[in-house]
Amino acid sequence: MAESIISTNQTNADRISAALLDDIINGKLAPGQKINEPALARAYRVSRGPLREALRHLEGLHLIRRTPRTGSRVVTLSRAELVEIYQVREAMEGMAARLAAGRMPDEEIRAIQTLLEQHQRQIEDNAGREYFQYEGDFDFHYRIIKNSGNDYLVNLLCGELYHLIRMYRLRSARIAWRPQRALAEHQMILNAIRDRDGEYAEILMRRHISTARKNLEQEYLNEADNL
Amino acid sequence: MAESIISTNQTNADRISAALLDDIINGKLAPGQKINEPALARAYRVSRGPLREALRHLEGLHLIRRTPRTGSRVVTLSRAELVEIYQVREAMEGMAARLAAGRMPDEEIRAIQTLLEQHQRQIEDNAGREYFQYEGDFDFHYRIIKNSGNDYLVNLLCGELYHLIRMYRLRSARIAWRPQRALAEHQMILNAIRDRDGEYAEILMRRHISTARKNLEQEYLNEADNL
DNA sequence: ATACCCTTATTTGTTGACAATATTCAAAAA
DNA sequence: TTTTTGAATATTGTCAACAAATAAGGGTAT
Repeated sequence: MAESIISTNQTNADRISAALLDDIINGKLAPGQKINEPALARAYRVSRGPLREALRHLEGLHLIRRTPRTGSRVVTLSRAELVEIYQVREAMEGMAARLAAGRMPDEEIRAIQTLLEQHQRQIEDNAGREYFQYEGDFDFHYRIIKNSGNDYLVNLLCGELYHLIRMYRLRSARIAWRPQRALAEHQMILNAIRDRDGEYAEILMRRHISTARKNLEQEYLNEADNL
Repeated sequence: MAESIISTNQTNADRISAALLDDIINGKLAPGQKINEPALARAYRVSRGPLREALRHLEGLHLIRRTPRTGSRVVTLSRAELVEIYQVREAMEGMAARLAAGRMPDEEIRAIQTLLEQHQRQIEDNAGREYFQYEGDFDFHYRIIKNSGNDYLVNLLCGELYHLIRMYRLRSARIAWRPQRALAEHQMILNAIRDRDGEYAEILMRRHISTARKNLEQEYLNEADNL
């Protein structure tokens, strides 16, 4: 595997960077939490040098915010900021769907079809376990994006934007999530790609994400009422 | 000014980061050039610690590429990669223009109108000095983006994507650049924004960038013929 | 009780040194 | 002449210690 080769060549700073990314996304490092460099360095068994390089990297991914001479904190994404991200996501992923429709190999389309059928079974089997359904949602979107053929776009979405969305997901139990409806929309998008109808695939993808964004905005307004 | 306050509080790593960014964009650090950490550190009068933090930051901006244990180089953007970036830019800036049409203050529209009239005079006065016309082009686009109201989008375009474009501009003397035509398109976009017609502003902006992208693709093909 | 100052302790930013790895270059072998 | 080998050289990654700044704590005055 390429990954094992890479990981052996990786530096400590790279490894810590990946570990911290994981801990932030999975909530082990909570939003708003202060980063204590000496403590973190001890916890990860490295010195502050590589740790600080890792922190600079995560700062670039907008996962931590740093204030000179006072320290870093894990970012706390407001719902308004998430809405902004969804707005960007809508434009970018719509484009990804259009491009993918023009170049995704037939066998990849079949593979994603199989994925969607798995999701259908998951929804029927364990209606309560939302976590895996979230992950399934991400799986679908990642595979569309990766088949866009635009590496800059792939990196932007999978390497930056999606980290923020995944991070937010954890502490928004209230977020509206209708797996059955999402799956139906995924199926329609895949059908458009299968028919090589890029224009339609883009429209469907934009609607799909736009719906999610509007739910977010709606909950934002409800939230404001309750204050 | 806010900047002076920030700059006094900035760390060395932040200052070097900004200086390196500048040097890369202005060609003092050429594309493909190897980064020699001890030499660079001496040149900027800092130790390797802050320098390496700055390099991690620039790596996140895709301005340098690092290979573990062998070092970093200033990125060399292929024309194909630039085309990918323009493709993303088309979607993002189209969106920015649409959003800006809905919320740009009237006085800001008038200010940009004044800017365009300056550009017209610049084109008439010194037909040869392309540099300033490039910068004028950037000025226009920056101001539309900054009025989109979406901070994530602003940071993505002005803080990441545009650095790469500005960097490429230097070593592409052959790049097609028709200032008079670009200015006419700028004027149409601003008119659409003035009329609060976001949909039309988006279409015009997309066409504007799409034209530039197609020129790039065309030159890419010509280049391939000459190999 | 609250606000303020001063001392103490912690944390950040930075440095120079060291070990491990990669690169260079010259001599030897094919 | 080209390739290969191996020592010497340079560079990267890492660490521990130091200086400067910030945060914390305790006592005093209001």
